[in-house]
Amino acid sequence: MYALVDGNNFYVSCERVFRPSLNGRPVVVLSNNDGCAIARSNEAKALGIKMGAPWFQIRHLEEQAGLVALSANFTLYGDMSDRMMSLAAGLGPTQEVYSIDESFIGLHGVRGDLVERAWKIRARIHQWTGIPCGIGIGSTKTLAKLANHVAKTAERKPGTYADGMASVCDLSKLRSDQLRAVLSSTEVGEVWGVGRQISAQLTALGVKSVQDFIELPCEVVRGKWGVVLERTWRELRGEACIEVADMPVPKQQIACTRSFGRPVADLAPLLEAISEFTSRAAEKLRKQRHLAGQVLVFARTSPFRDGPRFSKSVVVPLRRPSADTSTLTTAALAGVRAIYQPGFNLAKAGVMLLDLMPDTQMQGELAWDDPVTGQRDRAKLMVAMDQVNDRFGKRTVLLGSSGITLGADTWGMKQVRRTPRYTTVWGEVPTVRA
DNA sequence: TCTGGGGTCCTAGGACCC
DNA sequence: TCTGGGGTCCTAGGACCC
Repeated sequence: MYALVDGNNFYVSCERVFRPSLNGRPVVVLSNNDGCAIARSNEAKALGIKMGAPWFQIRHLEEQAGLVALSANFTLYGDMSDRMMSLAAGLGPTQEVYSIDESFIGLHGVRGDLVERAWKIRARIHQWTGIPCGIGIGSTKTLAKLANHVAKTAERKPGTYADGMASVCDLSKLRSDQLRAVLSSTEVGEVWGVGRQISAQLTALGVKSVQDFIELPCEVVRGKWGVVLERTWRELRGEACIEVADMPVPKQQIACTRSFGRPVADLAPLLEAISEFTSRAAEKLRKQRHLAGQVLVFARTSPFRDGPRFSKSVVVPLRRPSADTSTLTTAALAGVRAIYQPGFNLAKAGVMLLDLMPDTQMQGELAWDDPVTGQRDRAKLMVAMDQVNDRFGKRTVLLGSSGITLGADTWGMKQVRRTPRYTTVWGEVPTVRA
């Protein structure tokens, strides 16, 4: 048996914890550069605002409907997420943190009434963090995910499903006719693993509901869409195919990419941006205790704008795997110089670290010009740099090539509506007035 | 006239997730 | 004027091996 615990409208809920005046109002949280809506309160959803809606297309709702838009405050959301996850972990013996606002809980061996237990955990998360969440329970991960969807829909649109499924929903508790009713009134596109393409293809075949889908013959699913969808199909029928990944799996690639606050045409700001992105990526790499074998750099113009198009990337292999910021940056900057062409308004660029391997597997090498002691000193330098930056804040120590202004007047991010980092920066901790 | 069988590795592209 | 960022897995096809 599995559970999925999922924060409701997570980013918006995080903001509301510290600004209760936002309760009951339509609120959206915007992506980087205040580009588009990436989280919406129920009231914002009710206004018809779609996930990913560009801000300039919905900003008239600010005046017309009292919509509040906030810049993304990922520092806050990450910290709130940690708190929520550690409480959700109390639901069962294993936990897989699946995304910033969701975790799967393995319930094997848990005794007593699961639904009651889930309600308690939900209440505790709400009381201790202020985040409302939905909990879905099912005999497979896919069914738990579906149960979670039912729990949230039942809460938001009463009357969609039979009573008693709002907020906490255990599909395994239903009689077969009740389950059939739920699956028949849920669109197949809501299923975890069925995206836009497959959902359109299924609908074209007359397969609209989850119930329709699980009634398809296995060979048809396998033949037309492959093993991935077959797994989903089996899971929906109660056959567990996907386990809870209790241990976090190391990443196979690490990326840091950004859209620019304004178009970038010159090489200098581009170099600065890439240097900064590489530093960020290298920090993640060291946190994972891995080395990278290759660095990929890309830059491109906006796909939404007219004018000359540009999109290029290059993979720069390293002479030996490294997690050293300056080694990785040197490679990345060489890559940028190789692909850069003047005359384009670049909208976005990024760095990806590829060919990752544990730093314990580093192969020794004869290197007359680069003695092993030098390597060790560099590693110590990186440890020291990470410790200083952890303690005193990002970019306390940085590479000169990243620049000291964060590209404020060139490539830097636009974020005019960001709330304070209430829980992680002393100077921004909220003050309580009597 | 006739042209094997079985592998591996890599890459690009497409689908999905939040 | 203005459209996010970070990942995963699978498949097909080509190069190459014996």
